Amino acid sequence: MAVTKEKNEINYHSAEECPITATIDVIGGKWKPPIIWLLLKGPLRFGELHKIIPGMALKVLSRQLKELEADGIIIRKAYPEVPPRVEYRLSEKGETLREVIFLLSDWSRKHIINA
Amino acid sequence: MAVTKEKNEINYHSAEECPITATIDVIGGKWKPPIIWLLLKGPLRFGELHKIIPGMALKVLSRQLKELEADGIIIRKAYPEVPPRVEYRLSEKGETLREVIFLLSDWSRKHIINA
DNA sequence: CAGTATCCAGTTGGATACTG
DNA sequence: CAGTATCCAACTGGATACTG
Repeated sequence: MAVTKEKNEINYHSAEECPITATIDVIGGKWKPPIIWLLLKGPLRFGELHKIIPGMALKVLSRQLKELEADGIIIRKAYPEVPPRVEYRLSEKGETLREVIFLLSDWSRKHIINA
Repeated sequence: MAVTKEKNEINYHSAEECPITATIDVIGGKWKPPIIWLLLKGPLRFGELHKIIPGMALKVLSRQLKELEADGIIIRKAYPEVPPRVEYRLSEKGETLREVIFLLSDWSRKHIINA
């Protein structure tokens, strides 16, 4: 990411350098907001997430979780049991998204009329 | 987002619990953050936007502007002149995104470390 | 239980030429 | 100047079957 000199100053010329886009890339996967929202309430297992968000294909959940993990937002903990148990929770970095998530949610409630 | 497809009506476990996606749909097009960011500073003409964000194809700029307009974020004003002059500016609703945009930008600066 | 593998469809983004 | 038209590539997301 290109270094930004002054806060709130227009100093990028491509989407790749845009810090806003960078954040959206982290939280903007189709199912990432619901996943993060749910994990803000507490850790969940893979199957629980799948059950709570029924429209989401297994493969998609799997990849979104991998991406969130790669971005340092969530932490995957596998318990050496049979049958296996895997728990996902927010990292400290992920917790810092709480403010962001809440503001996005709030803006929607205030300004998006339908739904 | 200016949605013309019904497929975006996704049955989250509870749509009201997850309005985050709705906001991201509005601001999350690839070039929308830079466009909104620029317009937060003041109105710009089509060609100015195109010049300032050189990597963006004309067709893409055109569609992103249409979508932002359809979502009530920006206002398009065409002056009846030859050659034509068209100016884009944020609506009042668009101005309310300032806080959101700044927070997203701020989070990126604080938590996305990679170069 | 917690995922992969496979294969497929829809949407988005892109380069370039053209028009009112 | 301010866009469209055309055609195309890439990516994301999806349904289902299968595995450790």
